[in-house]
Amino acid sequence: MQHQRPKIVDVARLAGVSTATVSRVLSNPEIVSAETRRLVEEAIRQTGYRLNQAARNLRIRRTGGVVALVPNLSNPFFSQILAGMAAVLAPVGYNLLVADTRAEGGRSILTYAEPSRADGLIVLDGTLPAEGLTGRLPLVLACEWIPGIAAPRVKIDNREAAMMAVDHLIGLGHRRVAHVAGPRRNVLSEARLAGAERALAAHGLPAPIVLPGDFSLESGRRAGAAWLALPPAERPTAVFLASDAMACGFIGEVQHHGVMVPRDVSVMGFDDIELVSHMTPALSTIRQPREALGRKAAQRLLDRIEGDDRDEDTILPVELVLRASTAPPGS
Amino acid sequence: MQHQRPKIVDVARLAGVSTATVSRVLSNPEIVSAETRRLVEEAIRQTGYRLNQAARNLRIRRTGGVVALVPNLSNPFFSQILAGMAAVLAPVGYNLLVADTRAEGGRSILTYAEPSRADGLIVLDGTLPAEGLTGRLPLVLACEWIPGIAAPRVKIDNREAAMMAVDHLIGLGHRRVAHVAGPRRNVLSEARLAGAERALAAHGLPAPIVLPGDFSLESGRRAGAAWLALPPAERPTAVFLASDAMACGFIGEVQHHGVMVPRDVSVMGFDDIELVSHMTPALSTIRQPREALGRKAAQRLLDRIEGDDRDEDTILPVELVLRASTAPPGS
DNA sequence: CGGAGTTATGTAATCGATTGCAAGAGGGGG
DNA sequence: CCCCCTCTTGCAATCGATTACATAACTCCG
Repeated sequence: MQHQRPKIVDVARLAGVSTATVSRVLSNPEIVSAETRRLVEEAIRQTGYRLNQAARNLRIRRTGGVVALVPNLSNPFFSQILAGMAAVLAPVGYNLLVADTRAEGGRSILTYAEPSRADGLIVLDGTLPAEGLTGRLPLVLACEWIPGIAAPRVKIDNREAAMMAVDHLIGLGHRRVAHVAGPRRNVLSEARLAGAERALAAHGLPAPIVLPGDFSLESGRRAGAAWLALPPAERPTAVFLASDAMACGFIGEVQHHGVMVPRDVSVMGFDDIELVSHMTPALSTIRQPREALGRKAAQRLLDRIEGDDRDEDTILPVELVLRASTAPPGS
Repeated sequence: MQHQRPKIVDVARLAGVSTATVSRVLSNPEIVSAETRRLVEEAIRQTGYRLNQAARNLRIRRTGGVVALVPNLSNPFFSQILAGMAAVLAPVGYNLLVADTRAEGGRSILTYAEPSRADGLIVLDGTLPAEGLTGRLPLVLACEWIPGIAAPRVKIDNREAAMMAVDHLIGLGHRRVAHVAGPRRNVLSEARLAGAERALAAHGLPAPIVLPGDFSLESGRRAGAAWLALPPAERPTAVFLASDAMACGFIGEVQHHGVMVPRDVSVMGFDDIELVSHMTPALSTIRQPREALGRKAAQRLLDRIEGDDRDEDTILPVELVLRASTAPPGS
């Protein structure tokens, strides 16, 4: 009665060879003679043998896993990035472990940054503390980044992208534009705000009215309420929001109060999440190459794991996507 | 020059105790005398020792990981369920590994179902083949399920929920209602369609016009196009869609063609994803308790891992959420 | 026919923890 | 003073694979 999981010695015994040979068939088949290989493979089939990963990991000192730390799993923006990562990691034998840095039931995020838990780490949350992250595991920062940490970054040029967005609004004739920012002390928020300010300044226009936000739908709705609260004459005729989610919230809120987009206010988002092309009006926005960001980040991590320790950044291009939510003021 | 990672024997040596004692301090502190414990803890601090998970896993035969198999990571519907799972798993020391069953770069999904890779498996994709899944790992099915597989299911009553939705439309006075279904051969699609049919039949109304869909935004848009293609007199005055994503696509498409919701057509979704309460009009829908679904599934899995092998289902209650997208016909 | 070179396989150490068993120390009761 | 019991701690086997090194068999060539 052999109720246990068969192990490598069971296979070896059945095939009449040593465990070393079975192991070779498993991980380096070509160095085993064809006949022996056949024998071993047959024995594997008969016993229903399955490799024990924990044992292998212990021996070869790798875990086969890569951890991605995202600030918010429920944000669809990240899912596609993760899909891009998985697409390059899976074929070379890595599992992608996803952890939400916000929603952690007590255990420190840093337990994920253990060399014995994972072979590499991709961080998508710029607000994590630098200490503890650095010097442990091959590391890549994607989208957001942590100031002062030395690791390859894969990102877009956020300032430039924000300038493109605001330039577009200015080009349509808008003179008073508001910016709904992302969370405070977030590198993305700061870069996008800086870009918006710079574009306006470059055209000799006043600095934007800045409304607070945190990338979430609900904060976009609040920004909409804030906009509505302004005396109509003072309302900016265009609003550039640091995320599409906020743009959705904003549009929803002002539309509920009878405001027409883009007639009464032009709205520009950021990210180009799938949904916004289906809204009414379809949202003008900045497209981030999410899948590509994920792929590239994963590739850089694989490089790092292989020992490549250059720290250079990768900047991916964005695209201005013009749809129906922006138009000349009062049109 | 000790450049290696310290291991348990290094700590033991420094503290002047055996490795057994160090191990006890790590996993069972109370059986070690206070003085020795202090010594060992000090040595751990000095050496910067960190436990090697692979070694522990090998020895105690657990991996500390739980795998969730989702059909589509980019669907925000799932993220919140995953967050619920992580919230119960993390505190008891389990990592949540997320894998997308569609976007897999070659490697079989079943490699995840290895006892040596994970301690348990939560499947959210009802289209996976039953063979291979069963009999390997403690298993729980959530939301969707695989017919003929014996495992606890955590889900809602989809047929009942669909009936609630359609009853509501009928109550508003609609007589011709369409249903945009989910993917073929999907248990959810079938249950929701059955519910819609049943509700109509119960009121002596004709069976719904069924438009094909696959839960995606884009398929909702196509359904919108199909609805528009009907002669106005034959158009159903209400549409019940099997997912909110499709409802967004549907509304976007018909609005682009000048159709007013709910004046010209009432729209009812399913899921209550965060976004739909912010749309214009805000969507009436069926709320699934996503977070709770995730928590419950994780709890059932923990039970299973502990050896509880009851297979009973857990049915969580849904909620009819009435917003602005449904109204009496022609209002 | 002997020795070098090549190929296939086996032996045994190793990865870094956990834990059953045994033994030593100290306390209490008879 | 001896025996038994409890509390700590150490010894050494163990988890299940990988792989450096040794060895055996075979080929090839002068």
